[in-house]
Amino acid sequence: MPEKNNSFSPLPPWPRTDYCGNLRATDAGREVALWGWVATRRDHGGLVFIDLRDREGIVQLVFNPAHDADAHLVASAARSEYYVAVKGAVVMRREGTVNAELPTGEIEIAVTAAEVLNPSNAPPFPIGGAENTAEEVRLKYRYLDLRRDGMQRNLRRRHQALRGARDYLDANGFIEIETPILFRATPEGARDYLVPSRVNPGKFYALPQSPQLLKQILMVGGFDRYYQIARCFRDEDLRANRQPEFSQIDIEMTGPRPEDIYAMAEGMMASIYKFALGVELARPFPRMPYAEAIERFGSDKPDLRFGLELKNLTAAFAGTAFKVFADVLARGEAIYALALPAECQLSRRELDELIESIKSRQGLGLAWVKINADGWQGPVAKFINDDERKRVVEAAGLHIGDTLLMVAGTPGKVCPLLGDVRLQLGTKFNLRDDAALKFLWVVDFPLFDYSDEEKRLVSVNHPFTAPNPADLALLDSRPLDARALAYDMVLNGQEMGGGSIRIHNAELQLKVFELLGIPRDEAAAKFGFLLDALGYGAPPHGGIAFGVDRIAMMVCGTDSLRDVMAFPKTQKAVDPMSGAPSEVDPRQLRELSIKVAL
RNA sequence: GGGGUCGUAGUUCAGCCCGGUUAGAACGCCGGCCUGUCACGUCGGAAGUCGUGGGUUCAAAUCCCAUCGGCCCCGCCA
Repeated sequence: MPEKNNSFSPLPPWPRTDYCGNLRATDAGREVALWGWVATRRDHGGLVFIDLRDREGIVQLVFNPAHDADAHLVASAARSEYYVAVKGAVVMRREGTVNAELPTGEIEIAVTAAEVLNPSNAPPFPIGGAENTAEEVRLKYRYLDLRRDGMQRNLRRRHQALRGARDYLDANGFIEIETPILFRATPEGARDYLVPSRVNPGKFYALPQSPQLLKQILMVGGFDRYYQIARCFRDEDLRANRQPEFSQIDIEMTGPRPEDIYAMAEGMMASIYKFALGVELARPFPRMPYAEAIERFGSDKPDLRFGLELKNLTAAFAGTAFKVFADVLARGEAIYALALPAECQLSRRELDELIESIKSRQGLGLAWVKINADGWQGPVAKFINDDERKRVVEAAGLHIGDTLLMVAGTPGKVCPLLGDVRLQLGTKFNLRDDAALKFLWVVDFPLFDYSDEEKRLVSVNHPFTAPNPADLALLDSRPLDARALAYDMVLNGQEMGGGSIRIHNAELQLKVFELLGIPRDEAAAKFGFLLDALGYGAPPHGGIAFGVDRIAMMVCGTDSLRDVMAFPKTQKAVDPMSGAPSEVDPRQLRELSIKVAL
């Protein structure tokens, strides 16, 4: 029998023949050799049972002292999460001892040799049990957390999703090219992660927020079709679906029309769902202009799994005597509403809370009326005359029992607000079809938005987005009305990806910079390499980028990015396992010519 | 930067409103017994900076203030 394992040989005592979780009745009679962790041990004093776990699942080992006394001793001494190697025969379980809960439940391993390759401290939380351990603890001992079924399944499904993407892109002539992680800081966009340059004291690299400029330059460089699973970095506050470090499937092609991008991206998404879940997606995905998405759903990423669309009641209230609405209309603003059906009843208290939450956010008011069989009820019902009621019923498609929630103000504020209320109500009344996969292209984004804070135009997408050629003339007169050749892919109310056709002409690019308030010299200093590149026969080009982590969340059916990343960070951007970020040796700082001022 | 919520054995929680024994339970852990279990059973045992600091009080896990940390959200994230 094996000599006592106190030498901790780095080599296993025998090769593995199978994964535990793969063994079946058809393997009965085979001699197998397994490695794995002790999931549970059931010690009967004589007989010992151990459930051995590896990445494929669990199989029951039986240690019979009459069969092999040494192996039985090893089993008696083994504890949870010991890593052990065993040899034995696959045998059918005897009548009445089959475990229908386990895929391997028809068989067991009659162990003839066993060795502990490495013992384990008592695990700080159960690996096999319920998943209700505090996330802080799970992240600190992530290597144990990763052994759990859920994480094993999620990361493997993520792998399959990426395989689906790569398979499709490769088959369609896209070339995978890596771009630098050490890049340069550029204005616009998120806060950069900076990396000091030792050999250039006082100068810094920035980690890329995305490979946007580099992929454009790859088009100028003649690669025609490029993709990359690119790591991106943004130093902004975290959310359940936002980590400082994340991955994109980054794609760029030469000469596409938006339709070409849609078809390619739909094909890729179909391949992802096929590889990850074996699901066939219905294509093509529907499309909706940005303006319509805002008007109907109050969002540029509408969740189409339920209705409850916004209703425009501006016309219905034209000429109203109700002063609040009349004032709003006099300013040329609008009135929008949600018509909550009879089966979704809000209590008076819930209505009051809704009004409060709206006031606290935008300073807007919410007026509600209930459409009862014997008339309208609510604080403002008496201000609405019969003519208006008739028009409102028609415009909002009201039925008896409905509750009408109305908000008045500028459409730019009212619609997003009602869009949020719509989502809240959708959750509250469980209106969503959970099984649905509602893909959607949101198209015709505006090119610019006006930033009240910065008192200037800002890009809705990014400064390299091409204007819709039909709207070129608007750039000088009414830039805010100009549409972009930009598009987002939305799934169930989540933005999965977005992209645009790019500007490939240096003059037009300079003009857009100018509209954004970036003077020529600054543009030359910060984007000179791009402008230069555009000057050398740059072909028209465009592309799209997808959030890998969000795709993984969707195919894994989880609400948290941390469930689909091996080593995520907490909301404070900390890694509880390694302790990053950490202080560094003063010598390192000196080398970098950095002084820390706290 | 702001709002909400949570923090008590290794883990998951109760206790906190309404201050007053030795701070409990389950799982896990340690030891004994056990040859068909699979959440094995059974007998016994160890295990706590009640996040931290301050305050009120004769007395604080419990009340007050501050602070740190986890999670959710707003701002922010082209």
